[in-house]
Amino acid sequence: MAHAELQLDNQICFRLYSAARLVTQAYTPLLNTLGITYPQYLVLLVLWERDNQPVNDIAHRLLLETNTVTPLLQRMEKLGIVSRKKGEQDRRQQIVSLTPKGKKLEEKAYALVPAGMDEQLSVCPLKYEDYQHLAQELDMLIETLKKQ
Amino acid sequence: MAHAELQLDNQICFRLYSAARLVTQAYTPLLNTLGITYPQYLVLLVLWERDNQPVNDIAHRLLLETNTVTPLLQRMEKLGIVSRKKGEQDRRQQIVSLTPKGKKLEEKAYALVPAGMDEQLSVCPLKYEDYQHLAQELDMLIETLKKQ
DNA sequence: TAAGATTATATCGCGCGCGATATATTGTTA
DNA sequence: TAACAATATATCGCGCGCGATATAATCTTA
Repeated sequence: MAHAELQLDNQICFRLYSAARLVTQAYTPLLNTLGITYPQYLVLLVLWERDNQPVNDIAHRLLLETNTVTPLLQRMEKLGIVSRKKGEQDRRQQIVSLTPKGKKLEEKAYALVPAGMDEQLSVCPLKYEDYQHLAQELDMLIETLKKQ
Repeated sequence: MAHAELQLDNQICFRLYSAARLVTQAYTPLLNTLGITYPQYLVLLVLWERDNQPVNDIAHRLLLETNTVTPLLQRMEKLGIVSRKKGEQDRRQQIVSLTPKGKKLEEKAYALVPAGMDEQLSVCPLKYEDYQHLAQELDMLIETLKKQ
């Protein structure tokens, strides 16, 4: 028997890694009907809450580096769902805005995504309180490990 | 105010995505001293528990596709920590084995990784029971969403 | 046993994530 | 104000993940 600390079944990290991938996979067919990927969906969630944000604010909100977000936004610009223009007060910034197509996607997403996920998770034994509790625990982990 | 179902702060998926990335980032400096990546570490956890496994078994254990695992193993073979040879009873299989270097990494990992993670998580308010609970909830999500 | 189905692995293409580095703009300070 | 530091974004390289496809070996069944 090997070291218990090195057993896969004892690793919270492996559970997080697997659960995150499987949840992303569950979103994928729903987001495919919208023509976007999961990280692109996260960017849209940020922009639907507040339009016209610089790259830095979007990256900070998603706990991502700008060298991840910049190419992501470039692909979204090619898809016609966001536009980028230089900041007027600070010419270093790129202000990211929703196009009409990007705004329309919110209603489509609202109609499809939450219901589609609920359906896939309908057989999951976790109840509302369990998800609340899970969210709190994950928030503590995230707060502990995130930079600044 | 936008749809509550589409607010980033209400998404369990975003918490999972962020927590998984941040935990992987916490492992990275520790694994760098071993010369491996996080997914390579997961493969080693599987092989330290049982040596000489076909690609399929490793992929199944990690809930990954073989088209992810095969290139991962090829890189690990180049690093000299695993070797691959055709299965004798089934010539389609590739049996993956630890090299002496791969076996020695277990003791190094045992000495460095759990303690290094404990230290980084020492300021986290989650207690032993919380991690147990978190693990159970993640297992339910994983069981619900994984294939077969 | 020959033909088709199934299985195990590999290859290809693309979108992330992220470390390292570059460039342009702004802020600071002597 | 000139020089230097700090900041915002972009570019490059590489290792995943994964859908799609290819190839070889094994299994099944007529």
